[in-house]
This record gives sequence, C-alpha cells and structure tokens, in this order.
Amino acid sequence: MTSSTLSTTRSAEVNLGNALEDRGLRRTTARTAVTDRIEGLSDAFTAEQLCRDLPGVGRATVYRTIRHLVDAGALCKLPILDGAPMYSIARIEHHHHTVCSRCGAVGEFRHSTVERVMRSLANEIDGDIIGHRMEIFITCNSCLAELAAGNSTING
Amino acid sequence: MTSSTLSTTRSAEVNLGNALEDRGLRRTTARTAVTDRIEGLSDAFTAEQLCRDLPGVGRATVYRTIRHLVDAGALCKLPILDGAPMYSIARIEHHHHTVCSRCGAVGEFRHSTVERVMRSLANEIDGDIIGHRMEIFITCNSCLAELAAGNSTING
DNA sequence: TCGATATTGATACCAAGTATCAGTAAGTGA
DNA sequence: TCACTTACTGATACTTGGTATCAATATCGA
Repeated sequence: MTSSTLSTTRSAEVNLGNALEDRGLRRTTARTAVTDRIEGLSDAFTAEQLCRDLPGVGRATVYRTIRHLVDAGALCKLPILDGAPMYSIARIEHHHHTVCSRCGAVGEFRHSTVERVMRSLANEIDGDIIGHRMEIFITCNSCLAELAAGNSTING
Repeated sequence: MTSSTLSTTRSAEVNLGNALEDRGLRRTTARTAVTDRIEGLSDAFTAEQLCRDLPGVGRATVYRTIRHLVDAGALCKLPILDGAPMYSIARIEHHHHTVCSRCGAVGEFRHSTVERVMRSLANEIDGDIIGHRMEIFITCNSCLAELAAGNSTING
C-alpha cells in the first residue's frame, strides 16, 4: 500500500441512518437496529447473516432496508460466484473490491490506472460504455499468516 | 475494434462434448443434447433457459452438465447483479466480458493493458493476488440502433 | 392529541439450484 | 452377444435467497 494512486482510506463519517433519511424514509427502531448493526461490522456481510444477527427484526424488513441502502448508494452489492451476494459499506465513492477467496473478507480500493484503462477501452468496445466492475481475488495477509503458521506446525 | 491488443476472435473449434470426455465423463444422449444446444446458441444463456429449450432433458441433468462444463473451463459463469448467473462458451482462454445492460448480450474481450494493470497492482494490494474479474457494462450497437430508430419514429 | 400514512413482520410464495434414489444406459470382459 | 458393473438420468422433494401481501402498528406533522 505505497502508491498515492491506491486508496483504501476509511472515512469515519459513514452514517447509514442519515442516508435513509436523505431519501425521505422514516427513522424507525427496526431500521436503526439494521443500520447500527451494519456500521458495527468491520467486514462485508450477507443479508441472511444480518437476519441471524437481528432476530428481533423481521426478515422482510432487513431485506427492504438493505435494498434502500443500496439504492441510496450507501451500500454496495457484490455478486459472488456461488451463493448469496455480499454487501459492504461504500466508503469510497467509485471503487473496486478485493475478495479473499479463503475467508471471504472484502476490501475496497481505488486505482487511477483502472480508470485510465477504461477510457482507453472506450474506443475499442462495440457500443457505449456505461459502467464497469472489477474484483481482485486474493489470499489476504491474515490468511497467509494462518497458512504459514499451519504449515510450520505441521511440517516442522 | 481496431487495436491489436483487443481481441474478440472466435474459434470454431469449441467442442463441449470433447471437454466432457477429456474429464472421463461418458458421452450420453442427454449430455450431447445439452452441449449441442449450447454450441448452437450465439449468446450467453441461463440454466433455466436451457431447461426450457430442452424439455426432454431433466433439470437436474442440465444443471449437472453445466457444472461439469464450468469445472472443465469450457464455460464461464457470469454472476449477474440481479437474477440467475449467465453462462458463455469460453472461446478465449483468459478474457473479460462486456454485458449490454439493455438486452443482456454478453461479449468476450481481452486487452493487454488490463493484464498490465493487474501486474502493477500486485505490489500495492495487501495479500497475494490469485485472480481477477472484470465486466464492462455497455449499451450494445444493436440496442443503440434500436434506440435511435425508436427516437426518430417517436420524436421526428 | 389526532389522523394520515409509512412501516412492520408473519406468512405465503417464487425462483434457482441441489440431494436423493430407483430405474436405465453405457462400457467392458468373457 | 450376453452379463455385469458402474455411471448416468430424471422425477421429486428439499434448501436457500429473496419478494409480495396485508392486517396491525409506529411515526410524525398539524
């Protein structure tokens, strides 16, 4: 994480409740429970995980609140190859994701070169480009550490 | 489509039946029906679409055959933001996809700059990069033509 | 406080995909 | 060609992820 073009800066000012109010939605106890829980999570999550974490809030309400937050641009929905999509708080406006293929941890990053490539592709793609999505699959540092520890225990 | 770095070359030699046999799977009438149908499609497709097209083949068999083909690397599975994943024949070994957000048409492309960006990101991402995925959302040329025709009829 | 209305959550439902398993087809050796 | 083993099939039931419905309830401005 050395280049100035790469940013994973986290803003502490994310307030999902405000994002809902800004869209004219009421601040209810159920919605507050959902947004508080999401803000308390450090990683990406699935809708079902949130339902399990909040047994006092109905499934329909959890799904509805997530949808509102995605519509508001406060959450990003990340389609996963197998299984339910994951959601993460959109802390950086336009960004891409790293997904650890071992533990599923999702990170955000932004790299100016990716945007430059998109501009250069614009001349070469048949049709009008209206957006793009990029995911980088990694083995994250903590998994690498675990793997190394595991190997040293087993093998020597 | 002018640059030599961008390739959408289609090889006519794709044979999904062989891909299955190479994995030690039997060449059965049901599997042949599925692979023939897929080879006859010009565009990406969903599993359910294939089930509808092949009423004589069981749903389970269609899903199983698709899974085998994906495992064999002969099909690529494309997670879509909402709805069922789409599948397309993997004609180019490593490639990315363009997805028309109006008609859903999926194209393949390969661009050397994308790979260069990946190599430059390797130094800057926390963890080991093991792969990546990129989709470009477009309005394809035929949709643009349709839209233009529709506008000229309605507005002028 | 009142009343209009947005919201909730239990429930039923739908779509996509998988597990099960008895019956069948395919390959193989005699 | 036959018999036999084993892979494969497909009907079915099930699971998972998510949405629609709707009566009851909470919210918030007047």
